[in-house]
Amino acid sequence: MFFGEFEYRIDEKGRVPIPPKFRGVLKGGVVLTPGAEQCVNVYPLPEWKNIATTLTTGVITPSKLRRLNRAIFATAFSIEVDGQGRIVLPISLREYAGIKDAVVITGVNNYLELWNKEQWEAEKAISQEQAWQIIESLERHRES
Amino acid sequence: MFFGEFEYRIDEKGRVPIPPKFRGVLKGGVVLTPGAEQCVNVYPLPEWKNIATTLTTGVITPSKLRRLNRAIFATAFSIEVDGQGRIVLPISLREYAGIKDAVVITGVNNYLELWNKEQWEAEKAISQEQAWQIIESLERHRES
DNA sequence: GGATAATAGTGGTAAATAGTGGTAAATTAG
DNA sequence: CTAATTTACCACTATTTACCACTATTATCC
Repeated sequence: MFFGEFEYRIDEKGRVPIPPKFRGVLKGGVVLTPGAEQCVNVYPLPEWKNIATTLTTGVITPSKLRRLNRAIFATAFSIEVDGQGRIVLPISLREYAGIKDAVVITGVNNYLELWNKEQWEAEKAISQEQAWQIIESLERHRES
Repeated sequence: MFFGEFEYRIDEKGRVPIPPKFRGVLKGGVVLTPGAEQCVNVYPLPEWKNIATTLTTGVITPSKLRRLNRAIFATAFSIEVDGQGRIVLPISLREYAGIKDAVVITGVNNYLELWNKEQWEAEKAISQEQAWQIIESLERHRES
């Protein structure tokens, strides 16, 4: 299980460190995909395979399945971890996520997310705002 | 298992590189067929045999089987991989897929697809849109 | 708490490989 | 038999990969 928030700098070769806690699990390589809200998702290989199969099973029409397969498989990168515990972030994903210098890595249960730091701060603010609203509504519910 | 997106240039002899990751699996040769949405499908030889047999078994009438066989086998090419890890793309398939300069190779689970770059960009947009809708519908399903 | 050891973050270098182009031999066709 | 096309092989350069190194921080142990 992944959780926590870590900040690193990407170097001019596109290398990003994996937080030491997770290096053991991810030693065998990771799968990178473009994620929601312009971040990059990092999965352990088995986890990604699970997701891919669960998504593609149950889709009925062949043309939809074909396109779903394209969207899922073609946008994924298989990446190895180097001796220092870093991965090379492909240029296309760097551009997708707008990652140039400061990178934030966040644990999200069964995968990691890579963020441009500024975008992460913005996203975090939104998330916390929404969380407050949810909590408030729950409290109001209890009061009544 | 094939995935990822790779960009190359086809040379004036019609040679297209296989992404290095896949060269090991495809060393023994590949089968090329015209694919859906004006792309070229690339199968490892064993996978192709599987597909061919599953397609041709189960069809009832002999005339339909005959036509199916023609459609499948007449348009297929068995191609070797050269010492540099390239395949020669037959002219008919080049024309079918509109491949002239920039080629995109995509991994789609158990086979590869070759695309004219511009067409791939268009197709990718469509695929991702559809994928997004499917994933959303699945999530809504799970919530209820 | 302080000293020592381990590890993390970061940067750099050299070897290997990838992408690309070309040449010569072989095969096919006319 | 000759010419054209194709196939197999060779070669170069840019990029990437794997490895090494240094400093600062964190952890450990006395």
